[in-house]
Amino acid sequence: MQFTDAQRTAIDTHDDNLLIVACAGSGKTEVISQRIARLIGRPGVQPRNIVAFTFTEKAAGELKERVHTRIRELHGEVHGLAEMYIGTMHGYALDLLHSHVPEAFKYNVLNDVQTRLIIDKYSTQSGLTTTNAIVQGTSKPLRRWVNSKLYQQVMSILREDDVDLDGLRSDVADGLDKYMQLLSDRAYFDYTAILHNTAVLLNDEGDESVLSLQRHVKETVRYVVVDEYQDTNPVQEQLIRGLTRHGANLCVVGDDDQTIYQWRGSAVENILTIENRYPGVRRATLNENFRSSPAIVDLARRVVEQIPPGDRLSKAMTAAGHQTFDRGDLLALEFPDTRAEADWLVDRMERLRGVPFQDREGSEPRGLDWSDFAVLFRSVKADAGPLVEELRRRDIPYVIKGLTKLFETPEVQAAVSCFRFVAGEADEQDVIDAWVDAGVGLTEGDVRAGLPVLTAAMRWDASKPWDSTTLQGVFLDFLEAVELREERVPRERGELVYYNLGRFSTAIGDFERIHLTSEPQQRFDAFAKWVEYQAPDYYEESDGDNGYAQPNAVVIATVHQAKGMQWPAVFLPALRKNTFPASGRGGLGVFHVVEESLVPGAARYRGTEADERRLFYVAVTRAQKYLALSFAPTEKRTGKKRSDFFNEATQVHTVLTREVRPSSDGRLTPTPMRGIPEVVMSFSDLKYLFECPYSFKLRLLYGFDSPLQKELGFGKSLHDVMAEIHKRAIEGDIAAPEEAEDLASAFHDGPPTELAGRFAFCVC
DNA sequence: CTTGTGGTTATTTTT
DNA sequence: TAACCACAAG
Repeated sequence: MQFTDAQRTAIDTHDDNLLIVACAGSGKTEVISQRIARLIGRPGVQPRNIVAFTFTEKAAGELKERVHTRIRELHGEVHGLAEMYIGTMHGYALDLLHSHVPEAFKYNVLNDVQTRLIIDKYSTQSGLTTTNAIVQGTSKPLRRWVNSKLYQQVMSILREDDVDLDGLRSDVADGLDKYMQLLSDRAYFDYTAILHNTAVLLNDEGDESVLSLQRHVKETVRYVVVDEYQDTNPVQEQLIRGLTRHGANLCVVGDDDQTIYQWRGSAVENILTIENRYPGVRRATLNENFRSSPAIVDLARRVVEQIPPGDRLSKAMTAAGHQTFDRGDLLALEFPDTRAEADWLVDRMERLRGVPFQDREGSEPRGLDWSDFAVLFRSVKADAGPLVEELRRRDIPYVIKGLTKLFETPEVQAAVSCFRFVAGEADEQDVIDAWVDAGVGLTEGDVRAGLPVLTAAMRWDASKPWDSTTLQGVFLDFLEAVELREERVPRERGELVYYNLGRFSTAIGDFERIHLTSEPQQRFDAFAKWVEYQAPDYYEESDGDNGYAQPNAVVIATVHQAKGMQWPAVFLPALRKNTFPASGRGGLGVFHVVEESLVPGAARYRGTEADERRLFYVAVTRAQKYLALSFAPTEKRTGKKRSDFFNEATQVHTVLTREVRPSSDGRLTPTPMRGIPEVVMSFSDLKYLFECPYSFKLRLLYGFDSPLQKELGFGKSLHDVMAEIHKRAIEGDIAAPEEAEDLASAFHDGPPTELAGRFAFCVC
């Protein structure tokens, strides 16, 4: 493989700290992989000495795959490869806590939804209702259910950002204390706590567990690699600092121009100032873009060069790939209305279909097909409507995420009706109608067969333990009793219906994990309310690309979702003022709770003009050859004007304002590019797959959750017993078999289960 | 060019 | 419910 000088420098710099500035399409993943593979070849370097971070599990899977391939090419089989960490910071931090802080073993991790449920369930203890928002000088307390999302954001910012905590109003400071206390009392980590606790332990002086953790880091971590460094926020930076403070080498990779998650707290400053904060940082700038044609590279450069130079790292992206520019590739068009715009988009796709395209230098040209076209929106929810309608009308395949709402689908409505029935808010006929109308292949007779399951749930046996009747169990028993089958669902909707019901099952699980401690009657009532008022906001989209299928279909996505991807032809419609760049939003915000002056660089949470520009830059650089920008006014008063970005583009001479139709000579048969889908599976995923392929499908592809008794009743006791034994073992106190019974009962409400006792005995 | 008023609209998403 | 846009008036 041929490398540019900059790539070589990046790959071969091992002893100095390193900043790799990687322009769009510059072969970043390859460079990181090559560098890691070479580190492995250095004398004395073991796989476990290397820690590499990515932001998503998906990115981690891709990087891991590539790194392993390169290592095999360079060194053949290498021992202990599994000990090299390539994954998210959250995953790494959680591992550290689990292996060095005995207490942490019994902690459960809350997802976003569960965190909000906790905040609402314990609205006073969490500090939600004792915290005030200051609106136009008057102070009012935050409200249960209404403001929990806002409160959660505040709690995250306070722990993830460099907030001046001493300057906080007393109600906010108390809120933070209460919230952290609540989490530790109930043995929960929210996502922030995982990072925050780890960062604190890595950087502080302290007790035995701190020392053990720091010793481990000092002895094993020698090379730290951080991908997408421009998207790190202050705690993540603290964590990186903690891992490298004992002399480990740091390599960060990123592109300040592609910072698009600032509303999550990512701070461009991290990458802009890294050379001042770490010693002897060498810089390698990968300017060569191998992805796009010269005209696209030039347009992208113009877009991003409008950002003041002080806010950017200097770089000059150049086109180095094999894509050529032909007049008419770049367009900026106006339409009288959004329907005409959608109509043209689809016309253009039909015209481009079959046009010869070369994926790589020297490869055989193929005809473009549907999956080579991507339409990127600032907001799919707001603007993709007309296009979807048009594609559907012409029967063209497309994939889209985030358009239809999960709780508005008929099958989920039907599922909801079951729980409204149990809570006494609906009658038998409502349930029957809901399921029959949902069109999932059930007759009135089928649904009637399921009703006994629901009536049994209403008359729950008070002598039984509270966790013997679960929402999840009722739901799955009901589906069983009505004999719903994927293949019985008409019009090939089976997969989608199951996917949606699976998402609903996930929602039940989220709710029940938090509310299992409530009496069933109460739990059912609360669930019915939650499903009606809260849940629809939590679980927005329904039909999504679940990552396992790669159909030949037009991609409709937000610019955010498109990061890291590329297509031969990209369309950027709806370039209106107030849409892209987006205008700010009203309502109560975090800065009504936390005074803005306490948060350095607070503006980034709001989103600035420069942030929108970077987002537009990301959008433009997704295109390999064809790029069409378009504008059409909407009915709304704020949707009449053109976006500044659109206007700027029309000034560029390579961008035509009238379409040049692609020549119809030399067309090829449309052939989609064949890709190998990246499937990232954990060990437990594989276990399910081997045990029962269909249960694997239900669980992993559709998200069906298992009833909870095992996990939270008996299973949890076992888990806690093990945690205790593990903790004692670390302290040098090996538990004796006689203690088994005591251990088992100590962690189980009520009498010790025979099995738990026997299990504890075995372990001891 | 600044200020006042009324009408309108509320992104993006990962762990 | 709060804030911002567009337009009109000063």
